[in-house]
Amino acid sequence: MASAPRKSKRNEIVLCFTELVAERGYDEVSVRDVAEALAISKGTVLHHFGSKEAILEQINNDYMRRRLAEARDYLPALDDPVDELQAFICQLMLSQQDDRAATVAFSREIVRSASEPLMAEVRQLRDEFSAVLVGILERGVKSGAFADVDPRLTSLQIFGMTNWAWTWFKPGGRRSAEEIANQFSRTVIGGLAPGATREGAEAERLATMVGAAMRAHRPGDI
Amino acid sequence: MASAPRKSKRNEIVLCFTELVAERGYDEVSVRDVAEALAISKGTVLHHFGSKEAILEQINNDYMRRRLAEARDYLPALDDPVDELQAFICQLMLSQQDDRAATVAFSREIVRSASEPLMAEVRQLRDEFSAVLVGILERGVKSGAFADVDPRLTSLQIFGMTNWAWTWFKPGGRRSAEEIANQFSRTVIGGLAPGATREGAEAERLATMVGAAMRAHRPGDI
DNA sequence: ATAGACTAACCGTCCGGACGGTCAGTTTGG
DNA sequence: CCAAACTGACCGTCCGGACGGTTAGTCTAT
Repeated sequence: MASAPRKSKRNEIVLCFTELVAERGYDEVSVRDVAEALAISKGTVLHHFGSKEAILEQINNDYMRRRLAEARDYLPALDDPVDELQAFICQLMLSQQDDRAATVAFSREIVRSASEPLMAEVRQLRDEFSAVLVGILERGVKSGAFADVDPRLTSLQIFGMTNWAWTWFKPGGRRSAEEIANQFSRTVIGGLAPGATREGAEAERLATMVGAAMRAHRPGDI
Repeated sequence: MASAPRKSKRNEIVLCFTELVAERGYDEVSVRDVAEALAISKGTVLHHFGSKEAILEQINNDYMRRRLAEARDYLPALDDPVDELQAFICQLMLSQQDDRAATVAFSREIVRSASEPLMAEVRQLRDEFSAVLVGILERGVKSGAFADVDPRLTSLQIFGMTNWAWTWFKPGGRRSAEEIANQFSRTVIGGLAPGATREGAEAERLATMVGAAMRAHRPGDI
């Protein structure tokens, strides 16, 4: 046959591995599985990448590069931090829908990219992408569009609510990614609006109550 | 010696396995690792639990039972949905700090409890706990304390921002869990306050821009 | 009181199987 | 003709689990 390989074999391997990792997780996918799914030999897969981990590295690098490229496409056309934030949240949710496999694979194996020495480039890209959101928040705080919150902590809050979506979001379900993004944006943007904060004393009282409840049910007590 | 075994061996196994799974993940921890850490034999571990998966099930069940017991402790003393919500967010963050190992183990292996047939009880407990938050939000919406949002979707937003914290929160770091909970609460409660929503047309314009940027960087294009 | 019966905890060994990775050799395309 | 692509057999390792045997403690019948 040898008919036109529309994509390079290397790329086919990445795409296939991405889907399998998204389904089952890195540890539950063997190099053999990838080879069988593509009807090639295990040796071929290891020929293109030196190791199993190198394929995951490629997945993560590709994923972060796409997100960064997208952000650099749409952000320059915006100037209002509020618009920028809404677009950013929209991007995060759309990737859950339109780049599903890579998003799930990246999210569920995020701890591997956070520690493995081989994954230094991914960490660098993650830092850059994270800095985009922090930058939006910083400018919003400075301009007075947002309340005086900690931009770094708020960015973790926003990444959290969207990244966690890999555990429950189903593309093609009742709600589209765009609808979810709009609901999330509404809450976040409303919450960042300058305005009254609740009293600290009330927060402390509640925290004390919750802390007491937790001390009553320690792990290990059975 | 044979001096008083303060905790049953079964419980020791659960606690040890919890810590190892929190550190490395379920697949990267072997029954042998647990046995060696406790200086007992592998056979003993398998004698107490029938299988490796059964230990994870115990971890997950214990974890969810603690969270439910806590919520049922502190909630009856509150009546304002805003207070309840703040306390709930505080509980979620405090568990990241004070029940760290179990929280991390539970979060990082959540997909396993979501699908495995053996984990039906965990799913049941999860649904109950989730219903607690949805209930708070529903009552808040009904009473007018919160804007007319979808309680289910909002609960996923809140669980997301706190559950994701397992990937970045470090107990003993610059910020305590309570401080983080307060910041998160401020944003969420402010965002749920009844008030003006942004125009839908603006949201649609932004989504279109982001969508275009995403289409320009498809996965597989390299 | 105590011999014998019974039980639960525990140990050490073994096994089939799957894993990631290596390599010598073959095929193929330019 | 040669480099790159590819193959399939193979290695050493480790895993979850099964199993038979040992010990220590408790119960029971006389």
